[in-house]
Amino acid sequence: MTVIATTLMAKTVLEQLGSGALPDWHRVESAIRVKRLRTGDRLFRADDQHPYVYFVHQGIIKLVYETADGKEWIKAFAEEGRFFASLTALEPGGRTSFSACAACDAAVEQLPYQVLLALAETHPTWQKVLRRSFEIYGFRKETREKELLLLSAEERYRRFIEERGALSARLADKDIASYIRVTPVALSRIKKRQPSV
Amino acid sequence: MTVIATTLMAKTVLEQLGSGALPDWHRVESAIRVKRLRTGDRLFRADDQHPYVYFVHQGIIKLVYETADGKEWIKAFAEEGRFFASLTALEPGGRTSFSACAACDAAVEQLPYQVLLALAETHPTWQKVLRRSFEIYGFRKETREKELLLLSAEERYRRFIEERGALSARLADKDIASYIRVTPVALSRIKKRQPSV
DNA sequence: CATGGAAATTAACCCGGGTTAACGACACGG
DNA sequence: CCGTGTCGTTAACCCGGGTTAATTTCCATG
Repeated sequence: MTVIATTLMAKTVLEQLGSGALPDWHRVESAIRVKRLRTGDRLFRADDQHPYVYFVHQGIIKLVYETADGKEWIKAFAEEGRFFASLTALEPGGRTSFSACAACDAAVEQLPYQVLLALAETHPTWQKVLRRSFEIYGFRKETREKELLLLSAEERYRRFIEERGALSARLADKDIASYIRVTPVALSRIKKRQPSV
Repeated sequence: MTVIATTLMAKTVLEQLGSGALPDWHRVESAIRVKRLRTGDRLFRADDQHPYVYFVHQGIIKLVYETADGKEWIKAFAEEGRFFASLTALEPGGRTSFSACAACDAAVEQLPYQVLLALAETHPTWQKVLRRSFEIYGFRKETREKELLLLSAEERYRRFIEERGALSARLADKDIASYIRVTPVALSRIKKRQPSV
């Protein structure tokens, strides 16, 4: 069945992080809920209390900051096989700082963070899985910070196309613009500058 | 002695992260080396192989990205009581992506990451300490990303002064400018705009 | 096939911050 | 006491990207 396939997929990814079999996996499995999303559907909104971790089974999820004056800037894209969550929402009593929205039809698995925390308290293997997850997350955010600090808008665009070609081909230009942190108008100008690609 | 005091300080911080006593602490203690720095001294440079974790005992360390054309943009400041490291350099075979430089006379404790990894493999408590550390690191980077994506240069400056007043009072304006990601000239203009503060 | 709506493009204008350069304020060493 | 260097400020000019708005392309739906 579909459900079994999806949880197995998440399991495989997690086992790599912990470098071995995961004790009490059934606890995770029974806590997972699969959510199907249509393009534009929201998984959660900024400022929700929402201590869940997600795994993308299919599609692309946009993680979006929304400003007071109605603008949206995309923090990250989560594709198939990737986990995501709002770190601030995982802290006790914390709230999300961004929204999650389907960039195309998608299916995700939702898991209460509490389940992972409980497993981590009793199993070193699970503690290690969490440690590695956060390590990788920090690694990604560090890269993003570096790009925002050092690169011009045009360089950010070129690099995004270069390094995430498969992803960018599936996205609307306006979403790429929002991730690059320029307006769609500016992106259109940037693209025109170098017609040789 | 000074050395004992410093390692005790790091111990206290780590025990909070692990929420309890740390087994085999003596292994950490015997691996720690204290480094004293004069203003402008570098702890490591971008692209070094340097799998160490640092704890700031005294002073302020600037973490700096250096561009090909000789410009410097400050990624973060590490003050007293804070840990820092280059995540990319902690991965096996990895290298640092930025430099660390003393913003004023400083003293830091240096610990090979290998020691922490080994402790984490044998003690769940240490695994948890690492997990919490990376969690907090991710949390910080998320905040920084949000500021860079959503705020104007002026807003970034105001917020920095507001939220890190004690730190900013100890820094040269040019370093604040570099962190805010504007030139010193631009910062001077920004400061002039609102003379009421 | 016609039509409404979103996305992408293009043009015109504006503005914040980069760049360069000149200048004053200090600190430091000789 | 006078150089020398660094830092902060100010001015003048430039440019990339924001803003607004008009136009086109492309679907999706009736």
